[in-house]
Amino acid sequence: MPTSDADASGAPSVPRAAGRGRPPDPAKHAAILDAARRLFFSGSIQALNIEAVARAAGVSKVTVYSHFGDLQGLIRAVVLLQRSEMTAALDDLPSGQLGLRQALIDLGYALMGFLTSDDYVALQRMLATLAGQETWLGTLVYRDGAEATRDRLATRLAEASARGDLRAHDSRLAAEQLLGIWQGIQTTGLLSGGCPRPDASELRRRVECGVDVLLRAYAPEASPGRDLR
Amino acid sequence: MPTSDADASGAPSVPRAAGRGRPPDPAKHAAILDAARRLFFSGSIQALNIEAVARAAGVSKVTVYSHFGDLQGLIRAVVLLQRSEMTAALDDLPSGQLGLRQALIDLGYALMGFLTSDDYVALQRMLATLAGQETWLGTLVYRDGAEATRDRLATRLAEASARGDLRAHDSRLAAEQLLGIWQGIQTTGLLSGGCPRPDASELRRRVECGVDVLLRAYAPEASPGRDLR
DNA sequence: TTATTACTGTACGATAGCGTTTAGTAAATG
DNA sequence: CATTTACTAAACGCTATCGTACAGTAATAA
Repeated sequence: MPTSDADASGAPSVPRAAGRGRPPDPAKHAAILDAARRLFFSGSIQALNIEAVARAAGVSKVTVYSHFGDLQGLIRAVVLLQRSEMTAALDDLPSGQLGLRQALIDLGYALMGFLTSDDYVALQRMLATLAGQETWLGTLVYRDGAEATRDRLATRLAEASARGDLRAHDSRLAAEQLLGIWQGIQTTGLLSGGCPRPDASELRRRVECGVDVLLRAYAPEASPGRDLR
Repeated sequence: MPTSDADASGAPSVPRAAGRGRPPDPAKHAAILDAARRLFFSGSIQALNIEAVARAAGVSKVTVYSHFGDLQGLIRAVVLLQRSEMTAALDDLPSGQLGLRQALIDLGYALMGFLTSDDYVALQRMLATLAGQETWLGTLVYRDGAEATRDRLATRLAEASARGDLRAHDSRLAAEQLLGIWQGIQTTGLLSGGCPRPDASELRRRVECGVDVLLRAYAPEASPGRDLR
């Protein structure tokens, strides 16, 4: 389902011989990336070493080097792959227009499901580990992850404001506040391993109550919205 | 200024000879911890190796081992030290009672200053890196970091509700929502190195607007609070 | 077929870091 | 004083991992 991203597949990483000899096997490339990702997920970045990756991918060590050049290159590729799937997931977020409240709830529920997924947590951990060297990776993921999501949400809030369903002067701020309300201290806890994954009912409560708070705070008139139980 | 914590100074780590021979030098112990922390801060956990620590602390390698037994032990000690300073900082949060709004703003400002500090970010990165092995460290920090802060904030919100200044049925939820509002996607960005430190005015805006959102959402009557600009 | 490139398997050199040992010095107690 | 413990400096063995080299096999284009 990820709209295959040129960056992630690694256009410059692939040997790219154009015409002459034996063509490089894209299956190997994918197998290496998958193995690398799995290895990283089950353990820290420590587990992500070339030999283990080659073994897990059923591929020679030399092939790994010829595809990704370097351990850094492999790590980069893994992060970029995760990023591409991440943005794909964010693009697939629901956008039904059956009432502002329900639309926000649907979106929040899908988003929180994603933010609390093992994949996302793993990516964040990876970035936290890599921050310091490879800064640009963090910037990249942040830009078209968190910021893009905020801005997309802001757009919807602005539309709602234009329709009169809401009175949010600064829609970007409001969007970020909603994102924060949904997350609370949950993502922090997940990242540090301090708390377990929330179950579906917990997520739903978080999302619905969050939407209600925002709607009430930015209600256009003397709050016509339902009472906050 | 941190109320020196027995856990962090490492009661079981120190050789503790009681009476007989040459007493262990607490200055060395502190120097090692400080060096380890500095090393970790300027770089990843990769930079935190015994030899570098010993060199930076002006101490023999063997001394490091005799104090902390192990690299794991040293890392643990660094995390626990950070944690003790962290909780100390959280304990020192303002608690003035000059009106709910101002009290919350003061608290939020202090808290956000802390959450966006290099120290806190470094600790979070460390935990994210360590999550997987050493789970209990993350749990520990999360418990008396984020959770404790949320619960303390919840208590104040509950008091305000009892006074009639607020109508928050679930004060813990409300507290977590406020924490989330304040943070937004800021801490995520800092952790992954995706965005720069916010300046004071940005922080203030974040905090004040956040408080206003919460107060308006949980206003007791037809919002007597000032308008949300 | 031949040239060219991809891939395998194994082996190698180099480095880095851990944790230990040894021999000796420093500081405290009895 | 003797004893005991803390500390230093240097060296050592060990393991893990990186990245490369080599010799051979597989696949494809000219």
